[in-house]
Formats: sequence, structure tokens, C-alpha cells
Amino acid sequence: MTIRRRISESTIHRLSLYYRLLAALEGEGYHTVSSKDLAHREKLTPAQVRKDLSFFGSFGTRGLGYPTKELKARIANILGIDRQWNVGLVGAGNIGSALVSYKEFQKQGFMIKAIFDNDQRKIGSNHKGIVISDMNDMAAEVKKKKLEIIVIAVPASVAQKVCDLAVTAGIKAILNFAPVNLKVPKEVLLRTENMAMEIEFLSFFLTNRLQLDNIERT
Amino acid sequence: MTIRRRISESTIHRLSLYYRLLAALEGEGYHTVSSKDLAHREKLTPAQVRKDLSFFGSFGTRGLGYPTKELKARIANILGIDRQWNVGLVGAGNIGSALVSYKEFQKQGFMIKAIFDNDQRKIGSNHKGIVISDMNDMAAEVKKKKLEIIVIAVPASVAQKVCDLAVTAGIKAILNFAPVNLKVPKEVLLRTENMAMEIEFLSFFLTNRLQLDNIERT
DNA sequence: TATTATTAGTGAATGAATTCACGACAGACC
DNA sequence: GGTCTGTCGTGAATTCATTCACTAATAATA
Repeated sequence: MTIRRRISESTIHRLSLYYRLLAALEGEGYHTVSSKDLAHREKLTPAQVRKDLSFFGSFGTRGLGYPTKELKARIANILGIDRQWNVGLVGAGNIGSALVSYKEFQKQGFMIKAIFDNDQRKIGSNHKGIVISDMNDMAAEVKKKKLEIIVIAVPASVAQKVCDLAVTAGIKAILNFAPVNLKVPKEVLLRTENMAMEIEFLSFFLTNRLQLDNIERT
Repeated sequence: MTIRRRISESTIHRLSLYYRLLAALEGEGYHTVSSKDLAHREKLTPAQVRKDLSFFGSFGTRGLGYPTKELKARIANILGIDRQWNVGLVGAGNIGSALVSYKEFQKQGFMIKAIFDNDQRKIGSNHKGIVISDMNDMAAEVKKKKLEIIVIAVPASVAQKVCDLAVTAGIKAILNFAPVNLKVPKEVLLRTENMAMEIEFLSFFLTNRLQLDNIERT
């Protein structure tokens, strides 16, 4: 099915949530699940769940709900996680190492097939079964290993350089963990994940003694 | 200043962006900066920048712009990062280790003062200058070290247990890296960071051959 | 000092996302 | 089959966020 309307970022994130929830519910033996069930577990409204799903087709049965397994498979298909993705990781430091061991990536089909670094002492060594390559050989490795997504986990100071290497190598999607704003051509997807921003978000609410759902109005 | 209107999540995230940008601009020697400058570097509109800031007061000079240093300080104050926060980290595994070394946390004043684990082999050992405590001693440690924020970096299967321990210990803000939906009382702030969801977001756009063009940054 | 060029601040307009509310079905039960 | 209950799918209404467009204020300049 083709996507007709503009899908909001929130909708896509919620699909990820639904996917995880459906996986859990499937494990618990539920064959069908209603929008109410899904909403309740995620603190959303049933209408929102139905609206989100409706952008992609209609999968439910009136009076009954959605078939757990089929809906999960359909969402996996929409998100593109019903296949494997070859991922290259740049930066064999702390965050890089954590990501290599991060089960959730593999579980969703994101397979780290190459690791790059610029530290000569690390290059050539074996890291969880993957030999670390020189980041300057990125173009060749991307081609050889058919890498489709690059994850940047290097210090902020070298992130743009790494990013440029990835773009030159023909990469079309980059997930960046360096706390810096990268410049990419418009045809390249870039997502920057700044963990400090998340903790600042908590700090804001603590500081202003607000509750997330209970802010004074005019 | 009291906050009168509801501040959107996006606005708070953008404040974090402005803060980083102002720090950079200050370093580059800019004494003043206009909403246009800020907007341009972050791919936002000047109106959005002004509106965001206007929720918290008026800091600018018409005809000139905002004083870089003062605005940065003011945003730091709004976000609550003009002070130090005592942070406890639970989970001395891969992600936990990465977070301990994550400079951006310290730079913003989030100081990891305690590390917890449930692995007897790790408890008592020294990890970057911090002795690892038994997670069952959390309540005592929270009190002793005046911990205000808990970061959860344990496997999904034990995350809820850890979360409950933190809540019992009186913690009011939790940053969760486990890929699971935690239950907390409504007075406790919870922010869940799921790295897999970010890569799924890229996967969605790659799969559907859409461009991120107009997707808002948050 | 007067004039022009900028730019903040903000109510109003627009646009986007969420929620409401209702019609259409499907299943269960008699 | 008929009736009742539950739930989807969706246009309409509402709420929320962003952008527009204008005013007020200041800086720069002559």
C-alpha cells in the first residue's frame, strides 16, 4: 500500500511502540487486541491508535479488534524491520561498544556488519567477532559489505568528518550519537540522538516543579 | 518567572538546541545573535525562535538581537543546567559504562555520583572512580549521596524492578534506556530513550522512499 | 537630531495533530 | 433470524503548535 498522507513523526514513533507491545501481547497469548488495549498500555487514546493505523490501511475486525500476529507483521513491514539492514558503526569507543552489544538492534534486524575507527591500535583488532577497519576505507567497506545505514559514535570533534566520509561512500541514512549538528545533503536521512537533551528535559521539569501532564494554564 | 502557558515538549527540546548553539556562537566571538541567526543554523524559522523564548520572558533588544552570553545563561537557568545534579546510574554493563564516560552529561552538570548493579562480582569494584553499590542498597545511597535523578541502563527484564526501587527510594526523575515501558506513580517523571526506535525511524523512511525534508527536529 | 534599517515581541491566522462521535459491521446469544 | 454488545474506521470538531504580519523599540547613519 502506498502512503497517501503526510505521516507525522509521532505516528511513526508510535508504530514502534505498538510493534513492541504487540510482540509482548503475542507472547502473552493474545490472538486479538483492541485499540483500547493498545492505548491503555501506552497511555494513549483508542482513537489515536485507530487513526495511526488507518493511515496504512484497515487491519481490524469490527467488534473484535486486531489480529495480534498479523498486525505486528504489518507494522514490521511498514517500518521496514521485516528484513535485515546492514549497519556500519563508526567509533569503537564506549558508546560504540555499547551499541555493538545492544540486543535490541539485532532483534529488529539491524546487523552491525562493520566497525570503523581511526585509532591505529584498534584497527585490525577483533571486536565481538568483527574486525575493526580504518575509517578511511569506509567507501570500499560500504560497497563490499553492502552497508545501508551508518551509526556515528565518535567524539563531536570528528563527527562531521565521519559524516562526510559516509555521504561520500553513498550512505543514505545516518544515526548520529555525537552531540553536534551535522550537515548532510538533503537526500541523506539524518537522525541525531542526543542523550544529554533527554536528561535536560527531566531537569527542566524538576527545576520548574511541573508535572508532565499538569502545567498551569493562563 | 512563573510559567503560565503550557510549554510544549518541542519547545523544551529546542531550548536545548539553542543552548548548544549559543555556546558555539559565544566561542566564535559573537556578542549578540538574532532570531534569524539562531533559526538559520537549526533549520527553524525566526518566528519560532522568538515564540519559544517569549514563553519565558523577553531577553532581546529590538534592532539588535539577543545578547549571546546572557541568553545562554538564561536558557541554562530555565533548563536547570546552571547547577549540578546528582545522578545515580543503575547497570554497570555496556550502556552504563558508556554513560559514565559520556562527557556531555558532566559538561551539563549531570554528575554520576553512584553506580548500582546486582552482579556480586561487580559490586564493590571501582568503576572510573566510583565504587559500585548493590542495587538493593539504593534507598540508603540515594539519601546519603542526595541523588536526584536515576538513569536505568539494565536489561529490559529487570528494568521495572530497578524502577520500583528508585521510586521507593524517593527519586522523582528517571531516565530509562531499557527498551520497555515502565510504570511509575504520576508524580515521578519518566523519560524512556529507545535507541532502536531511532534507527527504526530511519528504516521507515528508507523503506518508503520518503525524504525527511520537512520533518520537524525535536 | 532626524531618518532609515533592523529586529524583538506578540495577537491573529493558519496548519497540524488529536480527540470526538457516530455509522457500519462482526460476533455472541437467545 | 433478531437483538445486543463491542469495536473499527473515519469525517468533523477541537485542541495544540507554528507561522504570519504588524507594532514598538533600538541601533546605525547621515
